[in-house]
Amino acid sequence: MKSSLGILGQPSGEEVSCARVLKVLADETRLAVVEILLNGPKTVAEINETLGVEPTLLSHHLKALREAQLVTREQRGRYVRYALAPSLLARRKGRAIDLGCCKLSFT
Amino acid sequence: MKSSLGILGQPSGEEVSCARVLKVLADETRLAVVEILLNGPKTVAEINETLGVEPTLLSHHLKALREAQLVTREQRGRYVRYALAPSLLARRKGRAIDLGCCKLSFT
DNA sequence: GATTCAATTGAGCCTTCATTCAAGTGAGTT
DNA sequence: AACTCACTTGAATGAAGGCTCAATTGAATC
Repeated sequence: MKSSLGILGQPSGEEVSCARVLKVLADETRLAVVEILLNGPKTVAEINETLGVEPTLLSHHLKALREAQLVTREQRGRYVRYALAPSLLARRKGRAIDLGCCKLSFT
Repeated sequence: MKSSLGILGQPSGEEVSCARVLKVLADETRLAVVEILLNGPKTVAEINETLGVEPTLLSHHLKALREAQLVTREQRGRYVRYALAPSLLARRKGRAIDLGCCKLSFT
C-alpha cells in the first residue's frame, strides 16, 4: 500500500513543515479565500464577489492553494467550483481550521 | 496619550492582519525560534545550540521577530537574552500560542 | 463550427525576502 | 586603552513571490 499523504499531499515520511503551510496562508487574498470557503463550495466568480480582485490574480492564488492541497477544484459545467480540501474539512471545528501545527480561527 | 499598539507594534487603528503575522512565522528558522523560546528566555548562543545556523543569519531572523513584536530583546552583560513577547505569553496556553486569528501548537 | 463565457496558463516585471560577507557596536577583561 | 566575546548592522546577491498582460483552454450556446 502507498504511504498516506499529509496535508500537503506529500509522503508522510518527509516532514511536512508547518512553515510551508503557513507560507501559503500568509497572504491576505489566499487567507480570505479559505475563509470564504468555510461557508461552503463556491465558484471562482462567487469567491470574487467578496474579494473583487483581478480574476487572473485570483486564479494564481487558487492555484497556490490547490498545490498546497488546501482546496479542491471541480469543473461544474462552464463554471469551476472550489471547496476546502477534505483533510481540512475533517479537521474543521466551527469557524476554525485545524492544520495540526496551527489552528486558524476566523471571526 | 499615544494609541495602544497591536501585536505588530502598529497603531491599533489600522487593521493588523493575520496574514502579516503569519508571514513572519512562515519560516522554518523563525518558527523554531518561537518554539525554543516557549521553554523560557534564551541567549542568542543558546538558541543557536538547537538551530546551528550562521549567527548573522539568526540575528536577522531575530530582528524580524522583534519588529513583529513577537519577541523581546534584553541585554544581559555581554550576552543578549531573547524572550517571547509579553502579549504572546499572556495568550500562551501550554505549548500553544494564541495569536487571535491563529493558534500555533508545538509538539 | 464559430462565439461567448468562465477560468487558467505562461511570460515578464518588479518587489520582497533569505542568505552571505564585511564591518561595527556594546560590554566585560586584561 | 587595547582586546576579546557576543551579537548586530548594512550592503550585495540571488531566489522567490505577487501582479499584470496576452494568449489559451474548456464548456455551453448560437
